[in-house]
Amino acid sequence: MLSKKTKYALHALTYLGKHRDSKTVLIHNIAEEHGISHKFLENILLELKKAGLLGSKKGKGGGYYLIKEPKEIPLSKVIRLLDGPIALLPCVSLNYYEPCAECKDEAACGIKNVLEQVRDETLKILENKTLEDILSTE
Amino acid sequence: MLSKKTKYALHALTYLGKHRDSKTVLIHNIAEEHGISHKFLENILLELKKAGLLGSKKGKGGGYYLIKEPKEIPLSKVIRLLDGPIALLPCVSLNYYEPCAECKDEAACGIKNVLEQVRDETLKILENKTLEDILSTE
DNA sequence: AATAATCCCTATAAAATAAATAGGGATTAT
DNA sequence: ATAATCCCTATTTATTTTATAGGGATTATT
Repeated sequence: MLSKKTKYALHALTYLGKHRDSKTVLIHNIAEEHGISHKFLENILLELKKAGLLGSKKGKGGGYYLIKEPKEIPLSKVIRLLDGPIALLPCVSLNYYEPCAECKDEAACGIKNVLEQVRDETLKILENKTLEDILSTE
Repeated sequence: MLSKKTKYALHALTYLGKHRDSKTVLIHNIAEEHGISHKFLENILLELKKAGLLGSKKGKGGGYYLIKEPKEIPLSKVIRLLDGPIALLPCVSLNYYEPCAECKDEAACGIKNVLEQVRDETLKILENKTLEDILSTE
């Protein structure tokens, strides 16, 4: 399951995607629209900005805006950013690999072998669905 | 990511799958083999039993054994049992559905629409990989 | 019949993680 | 100068996960 952070990030990105005509959008407006705590959302938008998905403008009249094309923002990217690994176990994670404590020989671990396949197939799905898909069915 | 419960369940099922020739296998043996707390694993095996994957025999000489064919035990089943929903949000879960607080009109929610597709495709993967696949690459 | 081994069940405690809150700093338009 | 806004870090609270504990019921063996 996605964390609330990721869920809110998706809502925010959707909102920003819908308002690409505006120069900037206020955190406040997004938070209000979806009943999210302003301060909580603030942290999330900041992460999205640091990851290069959003731009921002400080000061009066400022706000956030999308700097990527919706089709360039796959679910995989958002999930990894806010929730971490897409793989089902750390030992099969591409971006957050960690060895398994209880595994003597990783190469011979059937669980690992199968979950690697699951990871590859899951990744295909999540890289293939983008913000554009969300916007187009809204 | 899978919880430790689910990970341990997979290890236990794999162990039981490898020892189908024995009548029963002790919790203790599985726990020791994988460095898992005996008592924690006990609860997990009990759940697997209640779900109809395992049989057990009480008393001296007792233990657990697999009562399903490995190919009849898909990952989706184990995950749902120990970790809950496979869907990324409750509003798109088949088995654990709950409406979204912040969603005014679910039918018009692009996130929901896309995540439903993700669910369907993910499910295909997880229903298709079974304990048999784990055992065969071990 | 007694004993030891084992699963069965429920409750509780501890640890880790996620969610939310808080406060002030820096920047900018007016 | 002022008000509005993003920026940053720290802290608190809530929730979930992980682990522990203790005793009950059942069964093979002697």
